[in-house]
Amino acid sequence: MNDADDFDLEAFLPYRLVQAAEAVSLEFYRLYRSRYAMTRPEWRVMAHLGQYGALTARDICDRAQLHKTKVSRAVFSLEQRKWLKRGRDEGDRRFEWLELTGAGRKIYKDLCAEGVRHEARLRKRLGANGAAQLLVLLEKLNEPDARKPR
Amino acid sequence: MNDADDFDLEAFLPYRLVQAAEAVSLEFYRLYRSRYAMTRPEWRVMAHLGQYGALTARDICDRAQLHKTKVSRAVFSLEQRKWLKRGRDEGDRRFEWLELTGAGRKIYKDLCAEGVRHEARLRKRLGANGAAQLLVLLEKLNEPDARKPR
DNA sequence: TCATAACAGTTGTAAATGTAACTATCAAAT
DNA sequence: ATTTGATAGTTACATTTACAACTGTTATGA
Repeated sequence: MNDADDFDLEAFLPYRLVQAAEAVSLEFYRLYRSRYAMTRPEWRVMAHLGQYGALTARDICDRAQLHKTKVSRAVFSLEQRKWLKRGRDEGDRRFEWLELTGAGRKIYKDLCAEGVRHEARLRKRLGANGAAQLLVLLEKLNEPDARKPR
Repeated sequence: MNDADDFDLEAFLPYRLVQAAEAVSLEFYRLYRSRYAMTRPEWRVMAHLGQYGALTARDICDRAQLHKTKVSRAVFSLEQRKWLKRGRDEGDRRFEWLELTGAGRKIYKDLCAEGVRHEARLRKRLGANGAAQLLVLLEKLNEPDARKPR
């Protein structure tokens, strides 16, 4: 009769996605939190620096979809623990180049290994082509809707 | 050579899932936040009461995967706005039965209608069977790993 | 029946977060 | 050159959250 009848919470995509994401990332979060007392933004910053080498805070904001205040605080904390070092860009002194230290890289590698293991468990749950299919579908979700012409 | 080389952040399922979930739920979140000044836990509580009728806070914790303090505070806030009413169970006075008021149900229906629209946009992005496939895959992700025999 | 434990829900407090305002640097345009 | 506006990153403050401790109620079992 009305719209509420068409609404099925159990099949509501935003809800299911948030639930699945939470469940799946929680396992990994617990690991790096208990082993290295690392927060989610801190791990994301480390992961990006580990994967892509030196980046500016701005780069990380864009790539990791993290707000600049989160990045700023994560960088501060990681720097204090000497897992990351920063240096001004001499050409444009607004920029800071961020890079993992040796200690930071060591931790990054350890967490990569755990990440690979975690991923393997997830792929097993998803079956043969499941993971690949899932990545394709998630990619499509991020595609914006067709824009109206201007 | 080492594990870090096997780790591909762009294809890391927990990361991709969190990104997609955040992107997809943000659009809907902005809507109910701007229209009704509702937080995420508040909407979840309303959605569950709207879908399933009277529930206890405990039921909502279990079904919505929300911590009891979030539910407690959401219920308090919704009750103040008269969108929800609660009553003690006379059989077991520890329980409180929660239910939407008429005003609450009206808001719930409005948001259902928006949810249906939002879902339609997402399904369009996912293509013909995409949404169904995605739900199946997310379901599999939530399945626990095989347990070791005891 | 009385102690103990389990349970539903709340509250206190510290940490994390969002938002806006801020500092410092650089680019563009007069 | 100097004003204006943009950019990179930080800080301040209010809100939200997490975690543990708490109140009140019921179940269990000696």
